[in-house]
Amino acid sequence: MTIYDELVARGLIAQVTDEDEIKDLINNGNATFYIGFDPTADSLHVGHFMALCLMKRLQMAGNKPIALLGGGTGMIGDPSGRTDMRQMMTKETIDHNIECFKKQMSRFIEFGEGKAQMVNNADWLLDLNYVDVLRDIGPHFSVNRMLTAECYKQRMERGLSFLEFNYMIMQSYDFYRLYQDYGCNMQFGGDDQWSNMLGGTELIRRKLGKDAYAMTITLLLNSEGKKMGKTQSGAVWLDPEKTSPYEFYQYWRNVADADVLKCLRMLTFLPLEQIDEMDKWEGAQLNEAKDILAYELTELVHGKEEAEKAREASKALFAGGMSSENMPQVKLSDENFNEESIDILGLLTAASLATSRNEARRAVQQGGVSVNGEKITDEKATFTKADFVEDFVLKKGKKKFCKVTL
RNA sequence: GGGUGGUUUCCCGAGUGGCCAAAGGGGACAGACUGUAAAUCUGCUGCAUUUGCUUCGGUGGUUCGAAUCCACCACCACCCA
Repeated sequence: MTIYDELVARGLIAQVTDEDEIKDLINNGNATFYIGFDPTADSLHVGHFMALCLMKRLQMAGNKPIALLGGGTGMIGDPSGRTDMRQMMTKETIDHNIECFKKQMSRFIEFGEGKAQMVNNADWLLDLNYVDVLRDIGPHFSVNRMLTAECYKQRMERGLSFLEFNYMIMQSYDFYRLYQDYGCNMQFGGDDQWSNMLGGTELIRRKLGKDAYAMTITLLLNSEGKKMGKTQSGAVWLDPEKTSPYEFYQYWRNVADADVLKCLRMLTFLPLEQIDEMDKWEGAQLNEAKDILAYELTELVHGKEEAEKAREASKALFAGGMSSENMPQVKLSDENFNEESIDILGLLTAASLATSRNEARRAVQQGGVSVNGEKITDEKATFTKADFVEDFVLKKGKKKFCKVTL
């Protein structure tokens, strides 16, 4: 099976500019492609992870990847798919985020001579001369056409600033530069980047009379059409400090039935035959598929050891066996104690299982809190330091729990 | 630059002087049912909790009392230039 066919089979390809050419290029390892990553946060998330996996897949097929860090485009902010303007980031924030990105990326992709390259568009974007750019690039963009681009649609209703309007031009210019300086003939990106990417191929054609190609990756949507990799409290991060391996594992363990197979195909490196086999599973058996999905992804992102731990901790909670060994732990300090004791509400907040005493109180009142398997019904229940010498497993709701120690 | 409308608790959105911690919906959270799924039903949703405290873009003001009235400022949308 060719790499292109595999990408299709996994449902990763959303749109392509020229299917035959692209097939030819990537199947024969003749593509030098780039994917851009704007440093919008201090950690990569699942969307980035998909892009990095795609990079890896193509690299294994002999193509040359370029990871483009958006030190320059990050100063603008991509309006695609947004209803409001991004908060402007300071130069310092951007630099910091880029450093974080670099570290995380190096864990997935090998960079160096003859391997993947990492470049930063700040290197060419920040020193551009306004009038020069206008004269050089400006004539090749039709405002009328830009305004009809999908990525600005939503913003035409709510308002779009000139700053953001220029994002497409910056991204197009990136492609143009990479084409010239690095021989980059293809760009990949999320499907929401489609119009920005076309801007680039167009610019290259107009300026250089050459063809370059673009392909977008299917956005990972759940069965309800919402972007996956998001929780109510934000993104599912790859940084273990921001999303613990256990939380990460649980996120995937909890995907809806309808989404498991899609996630397995799109996110894991498991052979397609194996995944097709799972496709026949139904009902409760899908739980096994979810476990595989969660384990595979946790291993890819956090390593085998963390994946094992997350799996063990989950078993301990959900499948009986109260081994508290690998559970998320919370350490109490003297500040948490009033004299020698701490009440259940204080305990829940200290363990971050509740954000306020009121929230903790509600949970207790509604019968959602237990200690070592025993339901706590009295919101005034208190514990002393001696109680934490033995195993102390605090649980709120069905899925949130932790081991509390001194 | 001129005009109009707007800014409400996580989101949408009601509220036009006391009965407002603020309707309704969504989401989130907890419970029942389950397969750590979906759907459904119930409860709950500022903080602290015995009468308390802080919130309705910001700052001041009027009033016994303001999310609601006034002034100024900021931001946003639409129309005209």
